[in-house]
Amino acid sequence: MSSNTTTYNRIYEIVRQIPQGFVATYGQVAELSNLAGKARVVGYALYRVDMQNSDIPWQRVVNAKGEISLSPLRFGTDYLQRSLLENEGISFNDAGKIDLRKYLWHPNKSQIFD
DNA sequence: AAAGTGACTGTTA
DNA sequence: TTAACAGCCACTT
Repeated sequence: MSSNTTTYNRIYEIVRQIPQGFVATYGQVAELSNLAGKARVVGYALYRVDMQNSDIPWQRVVNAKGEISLSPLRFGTDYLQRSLLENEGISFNDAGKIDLRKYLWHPNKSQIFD
């Protein structure tokens, strides 16, 4: 257990609150987790998630351009992410992008539970 | 213990 | 529209 476990738990609590059919950006999750400007840390936190067995809707976090962030280190979970989102009713354009104006989560900060 | 790396992002050109 | 770049920080070597 590292001293940053609570930091990651804070991130996971935010991600859990993204509603089905919507997405949030890494930067947005960072901000809501009191980690403004530290979007990369959110990437690390999600990288650590067990994609098979977790109750965290990790697929609902995309980058600021509305794209899925691809990496060979993800061993295919990046492509899995797209199909999971499509199953939630989110569509991708020809460039592989999500329309954030349509699907971005707009939480009421006073309702965020952490 | 210093240096490299990455599921990031806003600015700049 | 894109791409390079500089901050960013936890983690690994």
